Amino acid sequence: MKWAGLLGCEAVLSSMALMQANGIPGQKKMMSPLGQGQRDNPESHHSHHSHGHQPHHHGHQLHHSHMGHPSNGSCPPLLIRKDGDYHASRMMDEKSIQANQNMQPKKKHKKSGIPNKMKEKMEPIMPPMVMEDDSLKVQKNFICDHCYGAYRSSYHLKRHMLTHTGEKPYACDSCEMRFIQRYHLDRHKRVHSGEKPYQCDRCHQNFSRTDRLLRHRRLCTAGGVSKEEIQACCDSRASAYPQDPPSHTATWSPLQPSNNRLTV
DNA sequence: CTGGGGAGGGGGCCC
DNA sequence: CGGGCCCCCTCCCCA
Repeated sequence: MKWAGLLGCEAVLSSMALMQANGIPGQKKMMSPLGQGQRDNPESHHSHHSHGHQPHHHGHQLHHSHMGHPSNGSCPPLLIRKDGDYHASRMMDEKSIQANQNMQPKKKHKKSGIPNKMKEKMEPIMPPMVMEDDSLKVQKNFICDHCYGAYRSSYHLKRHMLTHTGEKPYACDSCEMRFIQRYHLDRHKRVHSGEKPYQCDRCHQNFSRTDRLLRHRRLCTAGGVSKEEIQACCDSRASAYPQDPPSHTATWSPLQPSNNRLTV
C-alpha cells in the first residue's frame, strides 16, 4: 500500500480530532475515556494508595489548548488513517492487523536494531510502513505526523504523541517525577518504597521489576546450562540474598500478588 | 547494575 | 458478536 505519502491534510484527522474523539490519558483535568472502561485517572495518583488501583474519576473534559506541538497548527499533527477515513486504501483495523500478523511468524517485540530516537530522526520523509509487500508487514495505520512513526492503534499513537508534547500524565506522589505511562509510574514507585516484589524461585534474588527478573531468569536458563549449573549459580546468589523463599511455589512471583501474567 | 523511556502486543471491557 | 479503545505486561535501549 502506498497511501501514506499521498494524502493531503484534508484526508486526515488531526490529533485534536483524535483527542476529541478519544481523550488523551492524563491531559490535565481529564482522563481518558472513562466511559471506556473508566480506568484510572492519572491525577488520582496523587492520593496514596497501595498498588495500583486508584479511585476512578470521571472527568471527561478535553484539553485542547496547550499541546504545543511543533507543527504550527496549520496542518493536523497526526495522520490518522483507518477504515472509513480513507476510502482509497483499505486500511486494516487492529484486529485485522493481528489477523494479518498470524500469517507470519510472530515477531515479538520490535527491534530493528535502530534506536528508537534515531528512528524518529530518520523517518521524517517517508512513512515507515509503506511496503511493497504489506502482507508481510505489520499494518500500522496510525501515523505520527511529527516523526512518521507508525502505530497499530490509536492508543499507541496517543501514547506516542505524549512523547512529542512532553506531557506526562502520571505523577509520582513522592517526588516530582512524572511519567507518560502508568506502568512506569508504578514501577518508579518501588524506587521510593524499596520494595522488590519479584523473586526468583531458584535463587531467591529479589527484583523491583518484572523485566529484571525475567532477564535474570533468561540468563539463568539460557544456552543449555544444566540444572546443576543453574542451581550452583543460584545457590551462590542465594547466599548474597539470604531471604526466605516465598511460601508459594510459583516460578516467580510478586510478593504482593497482582494480576500480572508473567509465566516463566 | 539501576532507573527512565519508548514501544509491541495480549487481552479485557464497552458500545 | 465484533470492533475499537485501553490497560497492563514485557522487551529493549540508553544514561
